[in-house]
Amino acid sequence: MARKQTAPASDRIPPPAPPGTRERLLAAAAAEFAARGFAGTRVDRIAAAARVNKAMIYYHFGSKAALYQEILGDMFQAVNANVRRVAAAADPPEEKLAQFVAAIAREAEARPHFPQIWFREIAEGGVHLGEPALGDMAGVVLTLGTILDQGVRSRRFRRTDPLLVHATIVAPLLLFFASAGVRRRLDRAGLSGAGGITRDAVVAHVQRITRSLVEGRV
Amino acid sequence: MARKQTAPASDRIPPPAPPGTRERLLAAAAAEFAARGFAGTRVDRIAAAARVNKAMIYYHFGSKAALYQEILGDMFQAVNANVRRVAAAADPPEEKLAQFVAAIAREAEARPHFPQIWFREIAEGGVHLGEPALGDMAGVVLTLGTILDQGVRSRRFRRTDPLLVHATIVAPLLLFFASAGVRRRLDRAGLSGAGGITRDAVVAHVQRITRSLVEGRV
DNA sequence: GTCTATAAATAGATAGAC
DNA sequence: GTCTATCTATTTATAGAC
Repeated sequence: MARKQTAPASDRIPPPAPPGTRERLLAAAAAEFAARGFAGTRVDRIAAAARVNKAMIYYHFGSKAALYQEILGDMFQAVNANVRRVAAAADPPEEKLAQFVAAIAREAEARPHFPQIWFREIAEGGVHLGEPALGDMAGVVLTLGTILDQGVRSRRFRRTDPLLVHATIVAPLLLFFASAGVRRRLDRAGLSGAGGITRDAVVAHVQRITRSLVEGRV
Repeated sequence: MARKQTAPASDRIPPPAPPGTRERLLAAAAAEFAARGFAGTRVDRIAAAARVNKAMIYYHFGSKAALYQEILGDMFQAVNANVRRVAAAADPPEEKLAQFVAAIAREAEARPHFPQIWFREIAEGGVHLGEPALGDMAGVVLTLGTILDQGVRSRRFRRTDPLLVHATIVAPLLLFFASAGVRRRLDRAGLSGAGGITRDAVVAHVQRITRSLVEGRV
């Protein structure tokens, strides 16, 4: 949990690009946790994938659980920070909404293991989510709420439930990014074309349904 | 994998309602697999929850993996069969589409652990999914495709990608049903009202966006 | 900071009596 | 069909040398 100091307290300059054992472990661990889940992940596999000695995990993070927490926290914090930036911009609400969708997609791609981990945490009831991560998750919905409010106040949007809009945006996007593996297998199982959907088509699709959802009387 | 015979071959009458060790195991296992995933599930916990001796799992199913397969297969087969029934009805396509949404929701409630397990399998890349389960998953999309086709042919729907429509329907629904635990925790983390959404509101919402998606020019 | 060797706990699975 | 006792492999984690 506690972040180890790599430089003496007297040195304010960030560590001069070390081999990055810690970073390599974080990246390898995210991939393993995403593909196999917390329980299914083996510490030895993380170490092997990072080409780092297993003991380093305990040196840097203390435990498998603490390592997982670190990854979870970073991910949800990044998403929250990104959508916050979108909402803070000086754009009309329609544009912010489209940017909100794009931000989720961008974050899912920047951290390719986020969608899977997110799905798993949902299934698990969020038992690994700490107070900060939970706050970040709530923050994303809250931020979407402010965008919707802006639209309602300026009489461009009808009043909608932020949680429903959130689900309409986030669930299909995450499903798309998390399901690359399954879609590839479905392609071979008789659903030709399942592997052929593009990221842009999905983002555009979600942007369209979102817009019609908040604008139309539907 | 192989289903055990509980009556001699000469007897065609189904077993006279035994205590149901097998059924108890299936129910307890579904709950455990949903909450903890395949790797996180402990065989001992399944046995304890079912109030059955652990050795019975191996007697009835052979292995933890085979037990999981059985549950997976049943779930996807049931969903597939249900949406097939919807598509085969003599309703107009608009009605079939609404019924398709309702069928997914109904199945998610009838087997309360289906949504979580489904999310986990997505995250896992479908590595536990056998040929039949994969076929059932593909079948659901294919069936949705026939409904959409019917609408297009009768000039009531515009042409849409079945996989996109499928994601728009299934992802928010499963998210809702799978996230009860997380929403309860979000409620306390500052997102008041997260726990208060009703099943009916979500189903109605998905039905509305689906309809506007296939009808409108959007 | 990094490594090897190993402790300590726990898991899935089976043997064999009843 | 059901149970107890146990085997074997695996897993997280640590001790201690370098």
